[in-house]
Order: sequence, then C-alpha cells, then structure tokens
Amino acid sequence: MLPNLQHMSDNGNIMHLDGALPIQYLPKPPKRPRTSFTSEQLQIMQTHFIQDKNPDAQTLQRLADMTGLSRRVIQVWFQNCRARQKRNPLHDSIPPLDRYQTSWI
Amino acid sequence: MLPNLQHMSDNGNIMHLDGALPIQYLPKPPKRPRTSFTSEQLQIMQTHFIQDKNPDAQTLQRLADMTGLSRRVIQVWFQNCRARQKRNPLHDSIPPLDRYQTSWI
DNA sequence: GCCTAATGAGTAGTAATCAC
DNA sequence: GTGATTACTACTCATTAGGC
Repeated sequence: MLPNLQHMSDNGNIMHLDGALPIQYLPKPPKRPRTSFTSEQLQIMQTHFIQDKNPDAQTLQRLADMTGLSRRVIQVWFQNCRARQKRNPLHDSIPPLDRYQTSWI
Repeated sequence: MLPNLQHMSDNGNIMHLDGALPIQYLPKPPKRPRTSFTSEQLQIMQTHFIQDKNPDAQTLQRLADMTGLSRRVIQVWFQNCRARQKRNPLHDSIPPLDRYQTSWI
C-alpha cells in the first residue's frame, strides 16, 4: 500500500526548495472504490455467464444497461469469473451446499 | 501500460512558448478513434472480399451504404485484409471476429 | 481472515496512420 | 496502391486492497 509514499521519503530529500511542505501531509489517500453487487445484478450476470463466458462488446453494454452497472465493471466481473472458474474447476454448475449466498454460479 | 503518457510528449503540444512549463501538466491526448465492426458488417465485407479483393471506388461506396460505415473505413479494411492475407496465407477466409466465440451468428 | 473487485504487467489482434 | 508502424481494445495471469 502507498507505494508513492514509500519512495518519496528515501531519495535525496531535496525537497526543501520553496517549501515548508512537510512530508507527512503529502499524498492523497486514493482509496480504491469497490462495487458490491446486488443479488439481482449477480443473478443477471451469472445467468448470462452460463450461456456465454466471453460476451462481446455490445453484449457487455446490454448487460450494463440491464444492471445499471458500467460496462467496465461488467467486463471485470466476467474476467474474474473466468479466472475463478479456471482456478477452481470443481463447481462449474451449481454449488453443492447451500450456505447463504455463495455468490457463485 | 501508460500509452497515453508516452505519445503525449511528441505530438502537437506547442509548449515552448514561454519556458519552464513542465510537461507535468499533460494537456490532452488526442485519442485515435477505432471502429469496431458488428458481425453483420464483417459478414458483408468478408463475403465481398472473397469475390473481389480490390473493389473500385463505386463498389466501395456501395458497401459503405450497405454497412453504414464510411467509404474510408471500408477501404482501410480491404487494405488491411489484403495485407493480412498476404502475411498469413493459411486461412484465406474469415478472420475470427471474436476471439473465443465458438459460433458466430 | 476470507472472498473477490480492482489494478497492473505482459501479450495479441487489428483499425488507422505513415512512409514510399 | 503496398509495407511497416502506431495506437487502441481486449484478453490472461498475478497481485493488491476493500468489506463483510
């Protein structure tokens, strides 16, 4: 985390030009946003994933419109879902046990 | 990554007006637009390509009207398609339209 | 602590452009 | 026109970081 902070402090420290800008205040905490899907959105994506694991651009857009999510988010979900399935070939159909929301197909 | 950053310094950017204007205020990357064809448009172009690899101007225009694309885009596609076929004499027909799509249309 | 959404490096295919 | 090159889009794979 905070790689920017890191290497900023260990260089020559030539940062006294006009400054009085102490290092401690510097970097912005970027905070990566993370979307969490509703069960409805998951339903739509999962259902589609079964019939097409690699949707093309316009299908992606269609799914985006259906779910209200951005095309990029949908795309990333499909990427992760493919990777997930590849890593874990066991459950490619229905999860065996019914623990509450295993969010997996 | 960071392709935008890359070519940002060597394009227009008439930034030498008054010196000491560091590059860090990256103005704007022009971003070359790239059309992506629908399978229908590809179908039309590919079908025609088989019977005529060098369509003349008015044939190009006719294809443009059929597909809704510009004449220039059609022309470039035929140029690239000839080059592609020359480079790769194996599959002389039908470049893949979507990488993992098993069945198209 | 796990699960996983998001990011980044590396790669590929190709539309668009450049040089000729 | 061609051939070479550029730059945009999308993918995989590995990794990082957010939230129950």
